[in-house]
Amino acid sequence: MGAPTSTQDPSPDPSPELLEELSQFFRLLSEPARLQLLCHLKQGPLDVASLIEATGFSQSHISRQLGQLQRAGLVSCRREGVRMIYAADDELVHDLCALVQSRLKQRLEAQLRQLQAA
Amino acid sequence: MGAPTSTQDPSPDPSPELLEELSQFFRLLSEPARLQLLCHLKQGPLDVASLIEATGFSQSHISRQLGQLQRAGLVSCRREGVRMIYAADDELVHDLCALVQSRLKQRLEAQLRQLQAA
DNA sequence: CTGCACTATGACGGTTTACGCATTATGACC
DNA sequence: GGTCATAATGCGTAAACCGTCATAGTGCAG
Repeated sequence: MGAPTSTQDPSPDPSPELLEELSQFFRLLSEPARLQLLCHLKQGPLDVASLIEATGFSQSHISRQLGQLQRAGLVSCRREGVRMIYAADDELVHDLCALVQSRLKQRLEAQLRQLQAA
Repeated sequence: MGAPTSTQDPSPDPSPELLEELSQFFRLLSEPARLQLLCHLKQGPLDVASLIEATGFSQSHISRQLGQLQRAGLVSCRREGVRMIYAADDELVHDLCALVQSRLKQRLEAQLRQLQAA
């Protein structure tokens, strides 16, 4: 029969697999601890001990979160003696946060105006 | 001991509240069901019955997810007789998904090249 | 007012996930 | 080899969340 995608298909029921991958990615960013780690790493590579000091979380927790971020390709690590130095590998997270942050700000301003109008 | 770094602080320990809000926003997008609803609504306003038909989810489930999206300002609803018509209110989600999708694609291509090289 | 169609909400079980404690693995130094 | 520092992994607990069933709210027709 005809071609599967006709002349134009704006959004023909997005594939469940893509939705699954997108949601998994967003889920990574849905935890303040992971965002915090990414923020600290954005300023430069750090070892786990420094991240413990910076965040106050337990060592095992940080190691786990870093593992998740690494599997997703958001951070990379290299050995340096006995230490593991982690580094943020992707600018994407920063951009995403900036976009969302500007939107949050925009919404608050709208609410403020609504209060002033009343 | 002077200034910890230089005269400017690019990211001085982001506030926990901001991290919390950002993570809550990303959490909204961390569920395939909600992304799916947003995708359907992006093509045009729909009532709940149509979303049930389109997604196959239960009525209560859809109503809950729409409630969450509405509280976050991602969708709005208006009455039309006995029906509630929901509409996607924000282009941001589409942009975010596009960014993440292009990154996923990029990663897959890199993996493919690595396999071909071996 | 009564019944009917559509949607929102309370209550509940099942699953996932965060987070810390204890243990183990890995590399540097004696 | 032994010991210490650093990081990763099992295990357990507690909380959060998804998804469904049953129920309550809301507007329209007769």
